[in-house]
Amino acid sequence: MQRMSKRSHITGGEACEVEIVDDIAVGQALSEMPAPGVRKAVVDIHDALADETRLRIVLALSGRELCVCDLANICGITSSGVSHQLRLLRDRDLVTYRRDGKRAVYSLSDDHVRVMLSIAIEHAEERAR
Amino acid sequence: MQRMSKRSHITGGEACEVEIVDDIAVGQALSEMPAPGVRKAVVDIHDALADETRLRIVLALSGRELCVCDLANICGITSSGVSHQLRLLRDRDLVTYRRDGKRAVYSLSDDHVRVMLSIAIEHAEERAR
DNA sequence: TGAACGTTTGCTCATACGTTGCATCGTACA
DNA sequence: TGTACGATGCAACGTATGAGCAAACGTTCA
Repeated sequence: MQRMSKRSHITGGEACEVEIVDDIAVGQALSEMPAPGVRKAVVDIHDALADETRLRIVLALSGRELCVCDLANICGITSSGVSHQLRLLRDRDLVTYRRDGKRAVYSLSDDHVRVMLSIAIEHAEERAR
Repeated sequence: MQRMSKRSHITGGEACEVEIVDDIAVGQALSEMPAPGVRKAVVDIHDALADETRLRIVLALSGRELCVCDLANICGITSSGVSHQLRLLRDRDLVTYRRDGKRAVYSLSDDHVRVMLSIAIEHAEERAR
């Protein structure tokens, strides 16, 4: 998961013991930089997918909805474990669920994740060659 | 970053103290699951972007190429720090560089990252509303 | 109403892990 | 040859993280 960096990442471009080479480029980069809140959210999304178990969960949910115990079987861990990971995915708005009797059926929140994953997989396979 | 999970994530669907509800769905999910190697690579990609500093670097490189010291200024850290992070990004094939005299100029390896980021940002902004 | 089931959640614990800084080395330029 | 830039090795620190247990919760069914 993400770790707090001690450095205060101030948004403005303050001096930093190193000379700037390309003022224009640096200026552009800084002005195009998304707001801290957005960056945080983006980090959190990637963080959520940077774990084998959670990746499995999300990949499994890419094609269908599944209940917690089936996800547990797919991932090879206890349902408690799955539930913990699902909460994290829920908190980051990557998955949703509906109740079906005593069962909770999970699915992806929207297509963003699906697309991101397919690009990542494409990248991985392309580089593997 | 990713941490090794003690569990042995065996690919096949072995028994796991929980009953399977939807055999067909579980079977499909397992058969569609990418190979372990690919999953690892995908985890690594997301892991690389799950850090504020590296995200900044990649976002900055989204629009232009930049040398190490300019990146240091943008991120507000030492060039040594940037260099460390750049090595990680290089190892995961997310960035490349060319030499320009005594300077190393970095850029994104391909469009995959750019697209992934824009989707993640879109997702984040959409959910923020 | 009670019991079984499925799921969630709170805790705790040990530890691996990532980030950062410093110092050094290699290379390029002038 | 001396100065800039960047890469890299190494060490240290704090701490985020995943596992596992047990208990709480909500739902269904007898």
